[in-house]
Amino acid sequence: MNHWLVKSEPDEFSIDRLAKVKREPWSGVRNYQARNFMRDGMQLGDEVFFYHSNCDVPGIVGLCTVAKLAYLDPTQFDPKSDYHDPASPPDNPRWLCVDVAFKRKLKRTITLDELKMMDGLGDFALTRRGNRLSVLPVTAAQWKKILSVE
DNA sequence: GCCAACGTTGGC
DNA sequence: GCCAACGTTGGC
Repeated sequence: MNHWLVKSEPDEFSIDRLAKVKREPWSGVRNYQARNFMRDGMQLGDEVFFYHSNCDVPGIVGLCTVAKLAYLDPTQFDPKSDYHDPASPPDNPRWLCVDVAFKRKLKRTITLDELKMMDGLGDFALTRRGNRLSVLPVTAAQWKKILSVE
C-alpha cells in the first residue's frame, strides 16, 4: 500500500466538491512525472492526501483513496476541454488518470507552513524547493507523522 | 499581481 | 543535442 498527495485549486475542484460527488476522475494531469506516479505507483485503495493549492491557506484538507487504476484520460482528446492535448497521438495516448474516492475531511487544515516546519519528515516531495508536481508520493512514515498532528 | 522555478518547445 | 524563449505552477 502506497501513499500519495494530490493538489487541487479549491476554485477549480475543492474537497467539499469531492465530498459531494464522492468520486472523481483525476483528469488533467499534464506532467510526465506525475503521470508516471499514477501509472506505475498507484494501487487500488492507496490513501491520498487532498491538498489545496493557490489559495489563502494552502495545505492538506482531506483524505481520499485510489478507486480506479490508471486509465486513458479522455480530456486529452476533447477539443472543448481545458486539458485538450492535440499533440497526444491517438494510437499512443500520452495522458492517464485515476479515480479518487472521498474518504473524509480533516478536522482542520494542516497548512503548508506547518508542513515546512515539521521535523522528521525527511525528504518530502511537497516541500522540495521549486516543486510543482500535482501528484506526488508520501512515505508511510510521513503519512503517519502528518496525520498525527490533525 | 509578482516572480522564481521549472518543464516544454522549437530553431539551429 | 544545445539552449533561448515561452508557458505554467503556485507561494507570497
